Amino acid sequence: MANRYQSIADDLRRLIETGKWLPGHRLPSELDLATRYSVSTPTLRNALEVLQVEGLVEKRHGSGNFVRQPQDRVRYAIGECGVERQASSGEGTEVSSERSVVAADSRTASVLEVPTGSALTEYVFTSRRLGSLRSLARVYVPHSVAVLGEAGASGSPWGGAVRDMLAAAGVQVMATVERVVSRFATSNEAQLLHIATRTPVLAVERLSTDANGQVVELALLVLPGDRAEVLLTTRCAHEGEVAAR
Amino acid sequence: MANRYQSIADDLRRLIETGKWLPGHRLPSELDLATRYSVSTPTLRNALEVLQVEGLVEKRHGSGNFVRQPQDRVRYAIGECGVERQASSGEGTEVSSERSVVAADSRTASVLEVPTGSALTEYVFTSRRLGSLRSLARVYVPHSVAVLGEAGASGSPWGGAVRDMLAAAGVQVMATVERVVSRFATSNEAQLLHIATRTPVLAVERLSTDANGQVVELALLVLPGDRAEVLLTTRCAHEGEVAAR
DNA sequence: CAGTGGTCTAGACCACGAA
DNA sequence: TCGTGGTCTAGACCACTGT
Repeated sequence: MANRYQSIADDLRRLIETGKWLPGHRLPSELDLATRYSVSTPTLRNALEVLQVEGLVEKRHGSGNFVRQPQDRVRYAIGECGVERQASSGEGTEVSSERSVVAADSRTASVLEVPTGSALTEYVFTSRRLGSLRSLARVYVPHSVAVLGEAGASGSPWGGAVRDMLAAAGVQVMATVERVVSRFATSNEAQLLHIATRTPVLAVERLSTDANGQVVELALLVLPGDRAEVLLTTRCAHEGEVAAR
Repeated sequence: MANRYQSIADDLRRLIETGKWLPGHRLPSELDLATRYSVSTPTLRNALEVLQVEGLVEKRHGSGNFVRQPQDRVRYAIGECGVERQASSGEGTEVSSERSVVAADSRTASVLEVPTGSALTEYVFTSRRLGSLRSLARVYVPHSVAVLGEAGASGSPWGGAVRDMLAAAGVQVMATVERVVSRFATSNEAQLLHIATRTPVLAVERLSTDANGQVVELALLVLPGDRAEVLLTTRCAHEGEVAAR
């Protein structure tokens, strides 16, 4: 608590939350703020990093730090039994996809339970809003399961189109396991998503299996931690089964 | 990519993943490593921060950096329709809980849809393994919903005991919404969880409602990002409903 | 081009842990 | 006590953005 950067972050946060600085407002430069608070630039940057991770401030290299629009988060939503997987990221979200055929590397191969080097269809879905890339999803389907065609340039940014194509090809997804961890963006992802390295991201690894337990789809989602959230909605249709432990 | 700390992190990661440094091994001191790589200490610390967030390295203030045991993650698991919420964090995990009555602050009050200052039962669940605190869960139940007693000192670290007590009190949880975001630990949480400030955590906000749509429980879970994951398993019992979009 | 953030240096002092 | 990580300084140079 006695950290210098924490108290500076608290002060700046108050300015934003009380509306002294409105969304879209450009903050004074880091050098200005550093002299104003009588600290060195690294210390001030630590304070700004706190606000950035909280999603209150957005850094734009070369142009400044800006107050973020609230409620401006990409949402990876999962409804009951995984039926609805949708992006409720508001209007103006464009999704694009690219399809290619790649060979399975050792890690992907072991997860998909196919030999290393097997042919996979890879889809890369990106969503952008107001020009900036907001999410990245890489979806892999082994050729041994199905050889699929192009995904449309619209629809879910999370690769739902691939599931539609799997269904059309007669492959039934029966179970899905999703693993969410927090980590830093790789330099590759940072470049694509246009975020700083050493920025936390929410990484979702989604594994879909069919009735035989065979893995039919692997999806790797990367959501910038400061502008994304994972939302799970579960409804208990039957009564008396709320036996959470 | 050309970052100095990234390449150092890559080098150290290779040493760990190839087994040159085994789990539990203490790394050379940061000063040693800095001189070895001919960088300043802050730069070396950036490299270590990358590995820390990846869960490969564990920092212990005053004693050093250590290679982490793999697969040593606390798991917040959600089964179908939220029935199974369990900690699969392996053996040796102890859970303790504290109960108190607090007044709702403005934020909690608005989420729980009760007046500010209303009486709430607060449970604080902590889990520890091998002596170190691993997770923190704060669960709030308005007195207008139910006035509950002590939670046992065992069971789920995620406050499942509270749901059991709610059920025993005749309160049926019908729907649960869980929101997962990545943020830094607050200084308070950092102190409790014994982690550095500016460490990413997975924060889960769980909101349970009854048949009338009334909020009956608010749970705030804090999981250290480097040693936790959220796991969702969804099974589609009926066929032909895999219409993910 | 000027101004901004991104990275880095070569130290300093403090807080913590173990002996 | 001594070595460790945690924080901080007062700069420097590079990369990016907009004019």
